[in-house]
Amino acid sequence: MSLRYALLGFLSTEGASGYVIAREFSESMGWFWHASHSQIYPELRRLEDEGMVWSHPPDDNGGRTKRIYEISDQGRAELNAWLSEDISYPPSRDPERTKLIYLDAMPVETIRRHLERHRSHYEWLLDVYREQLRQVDSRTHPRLRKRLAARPAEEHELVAGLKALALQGNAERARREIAWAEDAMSWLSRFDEDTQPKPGIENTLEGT
Amino acid sequence: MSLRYALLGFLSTEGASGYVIAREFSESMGWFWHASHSQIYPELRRLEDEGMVWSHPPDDNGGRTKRIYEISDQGRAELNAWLSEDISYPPSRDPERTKLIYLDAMPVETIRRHLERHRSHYEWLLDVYREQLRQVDSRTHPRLRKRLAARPAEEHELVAGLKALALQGNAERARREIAWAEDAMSWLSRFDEDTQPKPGIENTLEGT
DNA sequence: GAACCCATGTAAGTTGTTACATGATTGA
DNA sequence: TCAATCATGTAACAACTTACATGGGTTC
Repeated sequence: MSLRYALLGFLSTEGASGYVIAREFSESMGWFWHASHSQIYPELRRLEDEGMVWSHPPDDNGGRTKRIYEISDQGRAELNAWLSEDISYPPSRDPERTKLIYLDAMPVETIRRHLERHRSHYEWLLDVYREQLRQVDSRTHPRLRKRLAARPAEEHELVAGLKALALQGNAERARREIAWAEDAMSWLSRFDEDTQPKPGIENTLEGT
Repeated sequence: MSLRYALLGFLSTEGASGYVIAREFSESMGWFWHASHSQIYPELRRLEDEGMVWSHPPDDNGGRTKRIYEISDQGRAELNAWLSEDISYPPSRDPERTKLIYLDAMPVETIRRHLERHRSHYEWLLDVYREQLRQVDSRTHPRLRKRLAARPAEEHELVAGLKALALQGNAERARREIAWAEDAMSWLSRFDEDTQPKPGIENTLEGT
């Protein structure tokens, strides 16, 4: 039930075609909610049937297929109702951690490979979030600019601040995962065959 | 396609009934992969059809309905194949962050309520992880004990260490989220109506 | 004998993925 | 004119949720 709200939220900034939404929702990690076009197009039509959005051909030309969706008053009310509700935290389903705990039967090299990949995945993610954050801080972020344009100047700090907050949270998550993977790899090195086990060294990762 | 591997991994420690697995997979956050019994029972039967597991009635009594599933050699091979594969990071779908960025049109009190809930959710989660970690460190964690029992003593440090690592990662994530929510709330206080805006104070959350 | 946990199942519906399919527009 | 991108759609399937359904065993 979150896709519809992600769509209404997106459209609350500015009207857009399904294609544009799909593009942003697919730039995998640049956004907070991923969805593919095959999910978006039907959902937009459902929202239109329910009166939450309405659509029109684009101004510029008589494009045959393209449709721009705009949020309606009813859609805004629906969005606000959702925003007021407490969110329900989805149950955790973590393929990385799940795999890690069963890796204990595999060679140390395999475990290290997974940790390396973990680190590089989050390094890439961190770059994405940092770039987005830079664009938010410098007010060059395209969708943020559009959102600010529709709001009075005294609200700009709040609007941009919340967006920055969300991105900072994600960036910090990514940094944590990188640090975690690095700690894990350094701990793992005591199990290398070519290295002597060093019985005097405490396991720095134990304890709370 | 991860449920089957979560099941094979679980059974690689010790045989278990669908009920027991369902119970552990539902203790929402104590585990790394959530699933409900209505998903688990059919999947176990599918795994049995494919020869990945086999089942028998429990030793103790002639319990009519209960069945214990055990992993087969083929199941272990399948699990190991999955463990060797690189994991594919699922696209992010984050209802908390999604909601946050659209909360900019709501009263500051509503935003704060969400952040408070965010903090208390992760505080609860942190408690869960800390307790699990305590049980792992003291080797009283029931399922870890069973896993260690089937392995030679020289592997115990690795087996327990990986489990601890996974839990530490989750605990650190939870701590980050708590700290993030607290920073966010203190930043948010500058938008309180009853408080004077303090133009001299820099926004500590801005910048990379 | 009522309440509660053990134990397993099915059915209907929603959500999300992957693949197939089509056609217009733009720029090299 | 070829390739890339714009633009929208459907179909089949896989994954997951919620609700309904049943019955045995234990304990108060």
